[in-house]
Amino acid sequence: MDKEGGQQEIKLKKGPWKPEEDLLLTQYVENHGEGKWATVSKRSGLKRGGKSCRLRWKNYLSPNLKRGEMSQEEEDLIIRMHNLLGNRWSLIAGRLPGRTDNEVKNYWNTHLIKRYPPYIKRVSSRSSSNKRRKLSHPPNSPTICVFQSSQSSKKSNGCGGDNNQKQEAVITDNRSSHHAESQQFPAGNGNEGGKGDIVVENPSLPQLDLSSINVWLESFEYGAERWSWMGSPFYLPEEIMYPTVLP
DNA sequence: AAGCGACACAACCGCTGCTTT
DNA sequence: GAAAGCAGCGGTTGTGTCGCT
Repeated sequence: MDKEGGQQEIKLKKGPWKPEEDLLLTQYVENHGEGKWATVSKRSGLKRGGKSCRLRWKNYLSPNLKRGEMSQEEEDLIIRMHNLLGNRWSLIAGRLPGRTDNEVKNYWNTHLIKRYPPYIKRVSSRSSSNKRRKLSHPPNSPTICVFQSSQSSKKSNGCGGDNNQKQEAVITDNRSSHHAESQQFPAGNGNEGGKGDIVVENPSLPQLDLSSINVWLESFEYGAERWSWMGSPFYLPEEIMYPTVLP
C-alpha cells in the first residue's frame, strides 16, 4: 500500500524482473558490493524495494550460484538435513554450495514432497520450524554441545554430561558480520585438514565438499533416529541446535 | 489447435531478530 | 533502555510452461 503523505514516494515495481533491471542490479552490486539493500533503489535507479533486490541477487544473479538440476548427492543431503533440521531452509542451503534457501525449499516442495509423502506429513510446517529461534548464546561466541550417540536411551537435554560415546559440535553464529555462519563439525575421517574439523566460514562459499558433510551427517543421524521415536519427529531439539554454553 | 490442469520456480508477504541511534 | 530501521527467514502466492485430452 502506498502512502499518500506529503512526500512523494517512488512507486515500487513488482513482478518478474526484466533483463535491464537485472543489469542495473548487477552493476550496482559490482560497484557497491552486496548489502545496503534499502538504498539500492535510490542509488541504482531501480524502482524496486530493497527486499526484492536482495532476493533477486541472492537467488538469481549472484555469481556463486550453481544452476541446473540437483545431483543425486545433493538431493540425498537435502533429505537427510531436513530429517535433522526440519524446514530450516537457509541452514540446509548453507551446506549446499551454490544453492539458495529458496531453491532448496522449492525443490523440496515440488520434487521431494511427492516422493516422501508420509515423511512430509510428519513435519508440520507451522509448528516448530516457522518461528525463528532465539539463539541461546551470544553471537560470535563458540559454544560446545556434547550430545549422546545412539546408544544412550535416556532423554536428556541433548547436551548432558553423559560421557558414553560423546561427540562434540562447536557452533558459532556470526550473524553480525554479513550473516556469515561458521560451524565446526565433529571430526570426520581425517581428511578435512589441520585439526580434523570441517569449518564453514560462509555457507555461500564453496568450501565444503559433500562427502565431508556426509561424514558429519552420519554422526548426527543416530541421534535423529532417537528423536523420531521419542515422539518429536525429525527435529533436533533446541538444545542441540542452539546448545547452552558449557562452563 | 484450443482448453485445461498440473507442475516448477520466481517473487512477494509477514514476521522476527539484530544493529544502530 | 526504547524505538526505528534493516536484513534475513520461511510460508505462500503468482505466473509461465508443459503435457494431456
